[in-house]
Amino acid sequence: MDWHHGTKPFVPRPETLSFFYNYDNNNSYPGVEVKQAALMETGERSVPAMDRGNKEKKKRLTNNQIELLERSFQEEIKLDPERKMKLSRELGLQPRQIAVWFQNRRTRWKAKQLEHLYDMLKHQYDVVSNEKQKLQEEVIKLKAMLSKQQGYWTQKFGGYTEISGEETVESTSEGLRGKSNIEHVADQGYCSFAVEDYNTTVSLPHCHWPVVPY
DNA sequence: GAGCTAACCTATTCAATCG
DNA sequence: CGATTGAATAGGTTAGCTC
Repeated sequence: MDWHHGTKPFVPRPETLSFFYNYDNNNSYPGVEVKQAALMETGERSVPAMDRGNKEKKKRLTNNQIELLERSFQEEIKLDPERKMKLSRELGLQPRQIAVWFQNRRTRWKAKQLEHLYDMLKHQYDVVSNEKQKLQEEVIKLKAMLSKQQGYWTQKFGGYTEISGEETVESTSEGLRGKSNIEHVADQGYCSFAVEDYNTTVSLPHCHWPVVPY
């Protein structure tokens, strides 16, 4: 999935930002309530501190921290470096923790959006499905009426009738045009949707219904 | 165009918390 | 105590920059 589509293009800062991704073992953020899962450089590769001898415990963020992060997330779903540093200072968390929180939050947000989208589409499907069911029942009724009428004309004029089935249906149920179109559309139409922007709430899927000639 | 880098993603792990 | 939640990690992708 292309999450960059429709969003502002990513513009990296000219200076290195690698420090965002490396925890400070010297604890340059005093008062930090969450233990840092420091990446400790070994001979081969970075190994998370928690996987090593000095069992760092994961700690949850405080309510205040989450509240501020949440407010910031509501303002803007993506995190620019300046905001990351500002939040880092305000909350006493490592910039990396801010980035991780935003990443996880976006994941949760996306899951929720998909859930809502599923509910909406299911609802729409149910509506169209019911409509189709009603129309099918009406078609059966009309067909019964038609054969009854045809029987009458056959009896009266001896086997020939000018009234075609189509004409009878058309003239018998004026309001049906629209409805039968719905049935038609239900078979041939399609909907498309796109999560265009992180900051836009997902609207109803945009439906491209085929134009049905009258 | 290749290589580097930073930011982002999904999938996963695992400690903390809940029922 | 098993299920759920969420902080953190791993590894992959994308896009801008430099040479």
